[in-house]
Amino acid sequence: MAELKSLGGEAYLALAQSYGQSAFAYGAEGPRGYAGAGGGDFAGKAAESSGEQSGEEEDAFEAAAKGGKLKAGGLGKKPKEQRSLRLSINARERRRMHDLNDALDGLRSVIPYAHSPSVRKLSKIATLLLAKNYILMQAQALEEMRRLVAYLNQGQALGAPLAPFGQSAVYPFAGSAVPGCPDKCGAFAGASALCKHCSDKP
DNA sequence: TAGGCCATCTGGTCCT
DNA sequence: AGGACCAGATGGCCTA
Repeated sequence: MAELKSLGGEAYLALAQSYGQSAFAYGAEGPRGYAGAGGGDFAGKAAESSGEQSGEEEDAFEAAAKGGKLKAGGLGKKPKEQRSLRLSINARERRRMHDLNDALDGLRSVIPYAHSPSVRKLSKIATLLLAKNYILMQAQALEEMRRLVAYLNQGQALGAPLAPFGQSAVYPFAGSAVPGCPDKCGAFAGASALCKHCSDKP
């Protein structure tokens, strides 16, 4: 896992290959659930316990109550109310985690690595680290391209530039960080809309 | 069998 | 008060 933390395109490529045969072999990820180890099982379990209260969940509640994890009479509620409150909190948390996993699946689907049933699905941490490296690699490639285009435009010396390449309107990477934003969100296109600091500003 | 990864439950904290 | 977020604990499944 340590290798995932390294930066740069080469590192990314090596990594992507270690997770699949080809770094850029896109493929259709199966529907929901896990292609590899233990996958179907988790998905099945989730489906089983999501929504309504499962027997399993009730047992867990009983056990917790017995084990003293649930303070008897906490918040001054009747056990029955307390119980339904706990169950609704559990359901919310489950839903939240499912949403998080959906988002991770979405991220996996756009990371170039071999998506195939025969290849084990990226773990959560691997997905995040790989995505980070991929973004850095793309930014680097873009910067290189920009330099190349600028060079080519210079070569045209007396003629009018052919394209507005290299200008900030086209290249939002050109140090356009939003002033005062601790996240430096402006470094990436469209990030400020998602940036907590910037979107919070009136 | 140990280690990795995961889902779920739970209590605490913060925010609205 | 209720919801969102977080981290710790627990237990199951899979792989080396």
